[in-house]
Amino acid sequence: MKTPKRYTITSALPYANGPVHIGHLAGVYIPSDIYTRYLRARGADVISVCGSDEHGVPITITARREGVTPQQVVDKYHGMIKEAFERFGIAFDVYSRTSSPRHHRTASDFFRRLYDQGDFIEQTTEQYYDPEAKQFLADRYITGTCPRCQNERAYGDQCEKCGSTLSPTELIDPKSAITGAAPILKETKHWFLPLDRYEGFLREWILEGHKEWKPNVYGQCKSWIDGGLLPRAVSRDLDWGIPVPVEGAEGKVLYVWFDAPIGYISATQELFEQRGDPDGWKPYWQDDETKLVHFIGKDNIVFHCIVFPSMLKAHGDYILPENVPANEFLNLENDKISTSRNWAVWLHEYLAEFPGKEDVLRYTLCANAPETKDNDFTWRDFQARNNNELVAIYGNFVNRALVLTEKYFGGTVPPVGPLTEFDQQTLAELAGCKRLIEENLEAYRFREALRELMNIARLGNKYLADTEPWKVAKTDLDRVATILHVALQITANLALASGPFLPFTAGKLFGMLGADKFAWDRLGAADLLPEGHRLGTPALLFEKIEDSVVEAQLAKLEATKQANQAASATVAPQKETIQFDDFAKMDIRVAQVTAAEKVEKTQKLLKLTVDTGIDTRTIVSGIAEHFTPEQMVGKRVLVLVNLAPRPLKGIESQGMILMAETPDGKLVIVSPDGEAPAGSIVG
RNA sequence: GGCGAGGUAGCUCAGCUGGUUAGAGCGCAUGAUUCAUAAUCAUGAGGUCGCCGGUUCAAGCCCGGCUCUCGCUACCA
Repeated sequence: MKTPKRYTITSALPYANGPVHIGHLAGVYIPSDIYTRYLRARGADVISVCGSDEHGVPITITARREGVTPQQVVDKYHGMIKEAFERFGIAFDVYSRTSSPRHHRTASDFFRRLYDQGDFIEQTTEQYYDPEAKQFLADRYITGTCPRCQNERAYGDQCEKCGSTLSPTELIDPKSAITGAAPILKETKHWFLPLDRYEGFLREWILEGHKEWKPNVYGQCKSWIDGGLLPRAVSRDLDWGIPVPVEGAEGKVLYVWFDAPIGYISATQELFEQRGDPDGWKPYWQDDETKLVHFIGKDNIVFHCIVFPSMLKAHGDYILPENVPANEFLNLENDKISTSRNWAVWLHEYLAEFPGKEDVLRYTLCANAPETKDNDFTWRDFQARNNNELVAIYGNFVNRALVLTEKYFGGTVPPVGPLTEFDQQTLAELAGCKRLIEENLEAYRFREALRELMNIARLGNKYLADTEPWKVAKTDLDRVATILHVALQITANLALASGPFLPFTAGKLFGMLGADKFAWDRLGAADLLPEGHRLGTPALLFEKIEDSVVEAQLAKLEATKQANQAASATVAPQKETIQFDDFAKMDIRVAQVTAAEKVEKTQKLLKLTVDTGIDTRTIVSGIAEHFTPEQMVGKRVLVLVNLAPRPLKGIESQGMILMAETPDGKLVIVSPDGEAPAGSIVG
């Protein structure tokens, strides 16, 4: 694309089912904010849109658990998230939400347009229905016994105990999570977006047309497209969401991933309604000369590169994203960030505990952003980057330049005299920083761009060290004037270049320089501050972070870890009472493993040959991650021998080896302690 | 198991279509310096570029195999 007329920047809609943490910031919002601020500084026509994603099943589950309405859940988190972004200076033009009437209308119209054009496939299937609650049950709303591990609290989509992916009809003894009633199978109609029809379009648009996308994004897309795309359901039986705008679709809502990306569009509409220009949003979404960029995390690639573009293409009026610079994930102290395990640095907590240090976190997260692979955030690294880079290099240079000027020239920009060769060299290098920062930003290389910003401060420190104005002052004050004049120009450039990255610091620094903002185009100029200009009051931009602060944060995480361990160490409650007869039905025998081998093309399965005393039989067991075949051969084990045979990967498994599972998921073989020949009955 | 991404100095990362002694920042060591929040500046140590094999006059970069990490997926009594 040649120079775009305008830009539409979107940032992934955070899911309003919890607060936001540093992973969100590092992966999506810091990059999008830097990019947006940079474009604005250049005077580009740009809008940055975002909002809360407020539909979907998990929110209804949270609401039920907390005894409140879904609306109350999203109101709470929408407020928290919005405030956290504002306080970190994430400068969206609009931060909307998908529960708004505006969005409901837009998403509904979008669906209806595709429906009228015949872009959907209608399909009727049988699904579980709760006759008492009079509603269809989402997979998550059905519990029952896992057919694989007999866990009695498996969900319709997954058993959290054994990790199996399930379908609700597989559950033994299914129950509605709402009323506890036994659900019945009932016919229901759903609409599917036939992604397979867009395969050719996607192949040409991405695989041919966007080879410049980041390798992780391009590779994922290629993987999906080559793997063959399937029709995807875009409606759900649920009472929380946007009603499907079709006759006979009572009780059905749009699938959250259908409505969420449309939220970008409705947020833009809301923005222009506020501006009193209701049609003003259109060029930002429908004009070929608009550059649309989606900032997301890697978990969103398929929706932003495959599903949403197919929707936009089907609709027909919309432009497609020019790029989707997805980041990888950020870990915290060597462990995955997890909301449910409370393993995170929450933004609202950081803001409370580190007031005035928004830019420190912005800096740290940008410098260590997971641009090409997952990265780790550690508090030690946070401290080191603050103390060794922001304080020592950036803050110190600014302080030196200002203090020296105060001392020798009373805080006024001194006149510039003849420039030495070294002065000229330094200014030439300063002039070069503009191109370097711009090139990196436009290629979405934010870490590298930030490094170039710091190089301005490094250049300043080196300049002062080499020219030694404090020594020259004893003999030649005119020369000192020139030196500090140059040093102050470097400082002013540092302030200007900092704007997109460290907005709070840039603001403070402009105040200390007694200057208003400069146009971005002037970056690199040697005459930002004129001779005689009166500077403002110097102050420290950053302060050291002591060890004790870091230790307190580490202790907090350690406490979380221990709380989690305590929780997972809780022994599972006793199952419901059974009769002796129930137990007596089970035929458990002592057996000996005589052979063992890994099942081909699986990760967890071992094929075991066991002597049960009765016979020699084959049992397939999902223990390959815990035991090698060599370890198993010769082991005496307990086997449930009259379990119905079940084929696994084409091998009939004739029984089940009993294992004890520890709270942290390790398997331990249960074995007779003493002489007991194969075939001995356990009971 | 399949697919995708990644494995380069202690840490975080660059290395363009293969071509001189593999680079940067932070950390570390030594020296200089004192205007500055003991900050700065210079110099240096430190890498068999995950492992094995191949193509080539030449490979971190290309090809084959293996291995480890992350994600998706399959599969887990």
